Amino acid sequence: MEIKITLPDGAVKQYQQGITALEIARDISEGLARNVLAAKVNGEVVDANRPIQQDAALSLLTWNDDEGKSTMWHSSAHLMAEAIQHFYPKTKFAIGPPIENGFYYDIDLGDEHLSDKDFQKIEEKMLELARQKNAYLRRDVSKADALNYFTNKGDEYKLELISELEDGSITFYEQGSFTDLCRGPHIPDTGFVKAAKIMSIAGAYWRGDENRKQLTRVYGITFPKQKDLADYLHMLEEAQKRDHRKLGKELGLFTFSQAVGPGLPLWLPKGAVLRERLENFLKAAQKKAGYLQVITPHIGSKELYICSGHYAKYGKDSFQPIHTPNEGEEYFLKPMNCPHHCEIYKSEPRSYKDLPLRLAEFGTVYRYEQSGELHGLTRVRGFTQDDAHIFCMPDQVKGEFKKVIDLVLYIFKTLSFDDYVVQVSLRDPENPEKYIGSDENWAKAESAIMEVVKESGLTYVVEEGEAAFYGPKLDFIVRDAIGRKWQLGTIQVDYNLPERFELEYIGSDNARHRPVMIHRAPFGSMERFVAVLIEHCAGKFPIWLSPEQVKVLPVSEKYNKYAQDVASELNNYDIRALIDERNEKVGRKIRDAEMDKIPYMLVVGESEEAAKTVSVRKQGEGGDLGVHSIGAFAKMIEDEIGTLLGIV
RNA sequence: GCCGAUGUAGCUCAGUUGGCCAGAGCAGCUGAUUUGUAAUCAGCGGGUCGGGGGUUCGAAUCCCUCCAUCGGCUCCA
Repeated sequence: MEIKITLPDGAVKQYQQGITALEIARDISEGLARNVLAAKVNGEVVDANRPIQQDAALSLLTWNDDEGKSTMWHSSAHLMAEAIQHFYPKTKFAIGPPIENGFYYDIDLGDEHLSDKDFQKIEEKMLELARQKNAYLRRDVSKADALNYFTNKGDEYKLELISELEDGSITFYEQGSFTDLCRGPHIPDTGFVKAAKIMSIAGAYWRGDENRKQLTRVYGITFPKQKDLADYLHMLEEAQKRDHRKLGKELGLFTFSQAVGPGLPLWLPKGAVLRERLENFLKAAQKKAGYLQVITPHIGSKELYICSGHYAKYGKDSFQPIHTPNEGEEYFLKPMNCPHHCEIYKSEPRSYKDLPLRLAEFGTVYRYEQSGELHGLTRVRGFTQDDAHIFCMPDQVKGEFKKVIDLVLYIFKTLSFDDYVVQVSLRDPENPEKYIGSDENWAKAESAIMEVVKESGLTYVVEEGEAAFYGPKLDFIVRDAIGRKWQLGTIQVDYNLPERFELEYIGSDNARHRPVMIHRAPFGSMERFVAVLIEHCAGKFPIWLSPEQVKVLPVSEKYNKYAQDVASELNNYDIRALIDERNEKVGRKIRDAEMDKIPYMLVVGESEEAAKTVSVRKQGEGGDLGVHSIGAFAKMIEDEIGTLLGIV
């Protein structure tokens, strides 16, 4: 019997029932067949050697397809497991999935230990096994047989996994001497793996639960060509050059001190200028959007946080209270600004005519993050939120929420952050005890967010269990240089804190009503935002943010006086210009300014002084832009800034 | 907090199997040079080898412990 196979280009071909994707590939071309890692049949990724029984839409997956890569990496996890089993036969295997870049396998080595010194032998063994071109053989197993196999093998992790599976849905894959519980799919045989690298090892809790046993997670990556591995490692090296911790040190933006304490950043003068520019930029935008700046203290009494619910939730994991000379008096360093802002709201009776009330503050907060969590400027123990709380009437929630989205998008656009993910974070339906407030309030808040995000036209993902304990969130998530995800902007709808703080307003009906609160921080925190900004622009900030915009480079000390005239005239145009007055050659001054990533260099010597001009050099690829009058150069800078900020 | 790795001058790094006063480049200071688009030359100063404890005739090097940092896990108001 013949079946119809529809290829991605729309072509329809007739084949015998039971043909495999691999055979079809061979029918198209031998070269293609050599590269087929898996197949997509009617939208489902399957082994390329699975017989196809009925009419189907077929895509042949190669290394150029994400699903091809992940199939290869999944198979590579099995291959690595086989190599590990060779050296450590008593190893118990938990799970080994493909990930964004490569794969890992969580293993229990018993009394054995694995360290980076063992990586090479595992890599070599993997390649040796790969060269044997062992087929990945799939077979259906009954639940009883599956349990029996892993009972004999003594692998309690697989037994736990099997116990949760339905009889009849269980498959094993076997390649070489390694058999694994796995639903696949896999590549045809191990021969596709031509390069293998074990990247790192780490502890990882079984099933992600820190109360369960910690396993050893071995990360690896494989490629179909040796050169692909070299390219990948080179790409990683390049990415690491953009690491904000490295650039922050090199560019003199921030530092840490053991004496001050871990996770407590010290902003250096240049970093402070950068941060101030960002703050002013946001303040201006917020002023236009009707926000009012407030200032609140860095500490608050314990009762404040008992009221908000934060004490019950985080009290033990916070910096511990400050005790005063008075018996029983306790103050916390503020871990968030909302309770303070609620108290500002309560400081006077509010009318519906006052709403929405938008209170904004660059509020510095302190959170005792676990030591292993600290990370440069992206995860710290003292940081400043670009925080604001919008108190509004229920029918204003959607409108206000939309305006906040627009503000975040405006900021991202201005800073060329175009690669972000919008995530809606809802409650975890399994664990309602993690949240405060009534189901009714949660339902209102969640549907408000869902409605707005749908209407906004943004593409978004929904994550259950990621909400804050008082309300659902809409987060903007961006990646750092090496692909780690960080939450920047956040917008949260909260019906619960207004209740806890008994916030009220008098409506047009002269009755008391409860306002709704929107928590929002477009940057998230100044620290994290600056970190990601540094990595995005590799330290070459847009000129309006650059701590030093222009460096004047006198050709010799004879022209220092003229250089000062140039700098002070530029300063009159509100351009930050400094002078390199060192007794060095101009080549050296250029090199140092280039390394400091200063956007413009102005070389001045005899001819410039005589004509009252400057020789302009742009940082990086731009190079020499020729001679301009000081005024013309200032205009050029102003135009550039205007374009970047969307003023022109 | 947990698993693994790392910690030598302000920065980047050398320091062989434990062995004389611990090295280099850059940065810094001093002097010479007065310079035209990515590093001028010379001299000088600078280190409790992360902290503490131990083994040894002798420790940067070996062991223990604490701290910090890096890669992950967990967490992230």
